[in-house]
Amino acid sequence: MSDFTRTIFTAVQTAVKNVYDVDVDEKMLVVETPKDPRMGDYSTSVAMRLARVLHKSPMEIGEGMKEEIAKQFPAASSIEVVKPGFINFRLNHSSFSSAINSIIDAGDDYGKNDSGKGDRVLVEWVSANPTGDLHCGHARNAAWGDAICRLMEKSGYDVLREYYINDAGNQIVMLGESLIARYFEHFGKEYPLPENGYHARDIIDIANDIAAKDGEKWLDADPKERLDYFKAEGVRRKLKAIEDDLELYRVHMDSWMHETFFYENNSERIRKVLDTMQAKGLTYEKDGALWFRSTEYGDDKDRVLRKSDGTLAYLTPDIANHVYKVERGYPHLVDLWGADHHSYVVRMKAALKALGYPDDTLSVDLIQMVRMVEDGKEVKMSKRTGNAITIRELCEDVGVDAARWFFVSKDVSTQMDFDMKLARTKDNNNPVYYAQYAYSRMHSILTNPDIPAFHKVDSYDRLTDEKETLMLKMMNEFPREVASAAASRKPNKITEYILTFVRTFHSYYNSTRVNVPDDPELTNQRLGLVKAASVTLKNALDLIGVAAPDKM
RNA sequence: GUCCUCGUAGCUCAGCUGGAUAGAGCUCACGCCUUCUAAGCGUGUGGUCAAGAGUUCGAAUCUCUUCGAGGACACCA
Repeated sequence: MSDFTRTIFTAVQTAVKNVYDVDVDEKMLVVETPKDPRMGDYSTSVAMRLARVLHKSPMEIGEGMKEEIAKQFPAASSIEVVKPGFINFRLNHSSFSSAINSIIDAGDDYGKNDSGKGDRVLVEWVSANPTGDLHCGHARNAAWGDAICRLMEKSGYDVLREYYINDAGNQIVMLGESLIARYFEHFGKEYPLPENGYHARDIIDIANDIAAKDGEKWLDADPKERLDYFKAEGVRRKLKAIEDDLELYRVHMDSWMHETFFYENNSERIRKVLDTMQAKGLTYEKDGALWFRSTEYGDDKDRVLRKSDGTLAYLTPDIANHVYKVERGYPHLVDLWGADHHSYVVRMKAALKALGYPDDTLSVDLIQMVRMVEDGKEVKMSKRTGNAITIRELCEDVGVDAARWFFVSKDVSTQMDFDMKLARTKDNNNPVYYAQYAYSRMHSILTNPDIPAFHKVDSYDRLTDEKETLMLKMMNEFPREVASAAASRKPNKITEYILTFVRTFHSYYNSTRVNVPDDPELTNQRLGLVKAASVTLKNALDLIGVAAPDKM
């Protein structure tokens, strides 16, 4: 048994039923760990919540069912009803230490839970246009989304990681034109660089590369054929670069979905969407364009699906894209978009709703801006100037571990400053190193030749120190912590968890010696604690894609 | 103007969907290495939860108003 909140929940639930004949659910009955450990190991506020229903004082309600709870939960060493109406539970220390063996046995699987119940979820994120390098904003998006996927996988969801490539629109024409201009430039010829084109270094590099490979053959080629070639070549190379950068960043996509895919076979999938919408009376023609009555689904204005020049608005193939996700067997979709796409959320949700999909089909998390800061002043980033800080530069500068930790530790709903200098430091100012150092210390104890090797035992009853108990409690709660972070899609809960856990360990390390030569039994039990702690910490770090180094 | 996301210690942020005396880290001051890694630990200083009102046993958390920051309001993608 490792999940005490669960057993306390059911014990109290049946006690309430038996004594007061009231059914309580997770909303009424919350089991939590008090901030102040003196209050107890666990507590619940259910008596206060029941006060209104039962027309009795919380204290009276609590006292009234105290005995029944004790009957339902014999493992409790004490149950108290206190002040405003909290019911506090205390457990024997041995209850917590019994988890050590199962944590060690579970190994990399520790933390797994089935809260996702096998639900199939398709997460689409990063999805930057293949017209430039990934920069710091994408890095925040990438780290956060990947952590969400890892959390959901650990929680029993069936996750597909997908990247949607906008390779059909005007910006790809710009990419092609920009490459052609640079290609001409390579040979000392004139070709107008479009005003809204891409000016960055990587475009010049690709153009030079094409020139080296193909020679001058495109200078006099058919313009249409030439543009098609440079478009395709540009997208292919930029995507390869993006994929490489993501791998470096420890992000791996299962699926790359091209916007052009929806234009194949004479836009079959898109037409199906448009036909369905038309059949439902959700569209109308005006000024030569085809409109979607999105205002009927909460949007503040209707949206164009097909422009008056006959081409499709960006929205239209993207609706087909989302429909296709569901058709592939993913009833739950998660998208991570930049905050500048916020008006787009209503639009997409309106479209899905109009097509008859349930409200909870699509969840969108918006990623707020990130400012790179050094010595208190902003380091500007811009795709156009070529001075952008790319994800690769960031990884080489501060390291993948620090970059991922920093981005994941702050909620994406708030704008953040990324302190480059702090991320670079290798001391206690930097939380990443603080956490990794704890793992190294654990590993070092466990592999020290002067300390006897650990062997599993039936009971760890000598682990009675306050910090030992605290660590054991936290380890017990880890799977629940993972489930909660996955459900709320907030990986920053995991960095918080890691920091409090690791703080306790560092403190323990300084106050208590694991190796007590005179007392092999105690030494072995403490080694068990450290072993289980290292398993838990490694798995926690892995959830956010940060390495657990043996040595530092 | 309308709509989003926010406003918590000097700084960076938590606050578990309404609970106990609002928490960490950094900074600053003073201590701790003959013993498993001092990339560490311990002690102390610091608050009108932006402001005001409301909802109730109880509000940093929910509602409204005001102020402030950033973003979005295309037949662009």
